[in-house]
Amino acid sequence: MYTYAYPHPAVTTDVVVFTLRDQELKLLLIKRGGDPYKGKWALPGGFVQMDEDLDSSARRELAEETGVSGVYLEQLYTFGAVNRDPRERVITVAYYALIPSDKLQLRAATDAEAVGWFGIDELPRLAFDHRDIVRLAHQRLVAKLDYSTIAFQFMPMEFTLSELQAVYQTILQEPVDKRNFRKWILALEGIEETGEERRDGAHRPAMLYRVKHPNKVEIIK
Amino acid sequence: MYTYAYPHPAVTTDVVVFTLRDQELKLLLIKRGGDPYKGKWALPGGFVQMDEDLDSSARRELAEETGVSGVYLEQLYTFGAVNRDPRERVITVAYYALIPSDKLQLRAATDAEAVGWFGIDELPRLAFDHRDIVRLAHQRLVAKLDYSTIAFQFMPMEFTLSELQAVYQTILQEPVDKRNFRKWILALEGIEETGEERRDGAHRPAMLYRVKHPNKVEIIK
DNA sequence: TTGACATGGTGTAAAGAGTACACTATGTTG
DNA sequence: CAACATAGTGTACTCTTTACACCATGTCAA
Repeated sequence: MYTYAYPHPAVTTDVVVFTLRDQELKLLLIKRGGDPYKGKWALPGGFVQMDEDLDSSARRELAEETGVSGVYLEQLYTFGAVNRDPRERVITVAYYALIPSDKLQLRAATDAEAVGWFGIDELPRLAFDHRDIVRLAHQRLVAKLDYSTIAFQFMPMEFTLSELQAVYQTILQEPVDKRNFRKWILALEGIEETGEERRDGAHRPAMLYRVKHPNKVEIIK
Repeated sequence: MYTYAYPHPAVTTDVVVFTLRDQELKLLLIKRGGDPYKGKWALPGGFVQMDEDLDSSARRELAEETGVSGVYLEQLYTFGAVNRDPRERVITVAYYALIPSDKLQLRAATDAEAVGWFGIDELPRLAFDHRDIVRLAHQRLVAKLDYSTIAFQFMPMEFTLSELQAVYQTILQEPVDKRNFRKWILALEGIEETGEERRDGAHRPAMLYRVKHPNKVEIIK
């Protein structure tokens, strides 16, 4: 038992995990095994341990649910409405993470929990205020496409310009002009040719590119 | 006494309170009366009550220290390094607030606390990780000048274009071209002429303007 | 072997946004 | 009424963004 002279809220981290699959922006949800909201889908997350800081907590949750580490993770916003959790006062520090499609490999669902990927436009009803968290994360992601190199975080080691363009189109949900896109993206100088090309299907092979600094997200302009 | 099955961190809100005075960007600091960091300057802030949400907590702290309410307040970032407070685990949700110079009127310092305004470039050593919080808030403010109408939050009911320009120059710490500034700021359509003019000193009087929607900060472009 | 197919790759012109820059207007005060 | 101080105004140039269409090059099937 832990006792305090004043009441303390519980603090959790929740993570909005984005990935791209089948030309769709998807996010990871977990079906809750216990009350409250038993059986409802929710964001992965959990209580912050006393010996870990907030980023570490989010990273740990992420690793536990997806098995991935070393991916892009950014603090989003802190949600603290008084009654957002019916059990006790819970304040959650929300994060969002981007996972390149090739790193994707869900853990075998451990306890009786179900885990699933859902298209951003096909979300089920979510527990708590998680719908708000998702909305904000999505907004932030879309905004950051424009003024940062965050989209590179979705790319595998090697990729073609068409694939990169498809990433932008999928997230923005609108077509992008091919020539202007290439001019723009190359001018950023964030990617470089590998020298290799990829041949697949009955058509001209595509040059392969790689991200110059895969661990940095730069602010543009 | 309050007891829990698992340890809970304490949660506070801290507020970086900005204002403009004497052509300088200033912020409000409080001299700590007790340990830890007794006698050191720190951001106003305090523990989140169990019956108030995070914004309310920040707003309450702000009102208690400055007597102002109804000003612009935005969540900045949540700081949760394990040892940022030597007493116990304390996670702080940082906010920043902008106060128009005319609303400024410090409360009479209540308890033996000293309260003061400091130029952003003349800050004393701060308690905890408050220096980091201030740095981030300042960054955010400067960034938002460019892509939002946040600067209007510093303006009194009526003001001249020269005064508004001075606000930008003070925060950016660089001169702004008068003609381009006027063209730009008017094109935003966020302000309108009052029809009055202000005469002061031995020179041509200036048109007065007001903010059209004083309670909205719009994202530009 | 060759033609159909599918995707890759490329440039230019026009519009719009941003920047640099200097003089006249109009009030007050001595 | 002249000196002064700040208010107010426009244009030309550069840079950025946008719109837009055709040739290149590989595979595969007839």
